[in-house]
Amino acid sequence: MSLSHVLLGLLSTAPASGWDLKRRLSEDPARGWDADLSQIYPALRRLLRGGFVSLKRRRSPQGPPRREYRVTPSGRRELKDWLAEPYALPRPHDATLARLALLERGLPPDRMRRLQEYRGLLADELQRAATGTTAARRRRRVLLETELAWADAESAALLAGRSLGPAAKERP
Amino acid sequence: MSLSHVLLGLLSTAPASGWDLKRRLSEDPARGWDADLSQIYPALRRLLRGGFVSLKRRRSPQGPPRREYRVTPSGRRELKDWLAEPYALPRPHDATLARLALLERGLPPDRMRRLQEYRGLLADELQRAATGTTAARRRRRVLLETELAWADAESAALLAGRSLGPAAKERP
DNA sequence: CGGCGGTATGTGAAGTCTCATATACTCACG
DNA sequence: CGTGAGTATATGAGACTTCACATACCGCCG
Repeated sequence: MSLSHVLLGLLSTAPASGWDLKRRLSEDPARGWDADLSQIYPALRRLLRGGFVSLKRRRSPQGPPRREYRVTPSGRRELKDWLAEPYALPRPHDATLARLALLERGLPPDRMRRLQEYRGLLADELQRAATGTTAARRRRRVLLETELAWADAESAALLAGRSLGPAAKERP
Repeated sequence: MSLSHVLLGLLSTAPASGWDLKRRLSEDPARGWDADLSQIYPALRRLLRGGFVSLKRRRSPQGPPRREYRVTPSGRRELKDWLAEPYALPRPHDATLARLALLERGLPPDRMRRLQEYRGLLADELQRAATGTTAARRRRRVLLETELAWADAESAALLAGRSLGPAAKERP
């Protein structure tokens, strides 16, 4: 049920339409959640049915009429309860990482090529994440920087033709 | 369709039962994927129906008969194709992070308490991740270490009563 | 012998997610 | 005037995910 709560959290800042919410989620991966519009619309319906948000239609300068949702007192209560729940680390769910990990059984040239591809993704994402002063943004930046450094270290180890394990020794 | 491919990847190392696969996934979060048994069993059925794995029943020293799956040539081809697909960064999907981010609008004592709770999770996980010499494990370790450092920096900033933004200045 | 804990397989319901597809309104450009 | 781009809402299929529950086999301990 996280998506509904995340939407409630966004709405608690300012009323918004499904479209607005999607834009805000996609713009800032540091928020920790994203979803398709086709998930967001039914989720807003459920929130409406449950009385956690209210709806006001208003015509838009462009396109069809906007459906603007805002949090009700009941929604605010629900949000507060959700925020107070105990934390847990997320279940890993990253197809790219899974493939990268399986690749370790492949040949070095292949691994190098794929690692560089991944490094490119990280570099692009780091640039996108360059702005913003929230704690969550700072977290995202340092994580991307760390992963970039990791990719470089693994590349270097591949080039050197060794495994970069704790067993690796300085040559005497 | 990632779960099926991840299972194929695990099976390509050694034949295994659904139970085995679940254990291997849960033991190593650095693999980038985990799933419930109730997902794994139907996924194995689909792989079987598709001819990507074969099945051999064998009795187990304990418990009901094991159903051991192994990759077929067709499965190996499918795995290879999947591994060759282009990479992409995963869509953010972390309820804890989402709550942590929303918390930034709360009061400092509250934020400090929650941040410390999160820090505790990270520290535990880092300990669990301490072993292993694969690149994926090294990645996980440096990421956890970085996040731990981030949590400490944010805590310190909260204590100091300022925002730790780029606007923060050395005192004159 | 009876129950407990670990191994091992499953089902079902409800919600989530991805991907494809459809509709409709407005503005700008050619 | 037509067409494409951007805004905005929506539906459906199929797979994925979570959680609760059910079943069964084995050895061990009291």
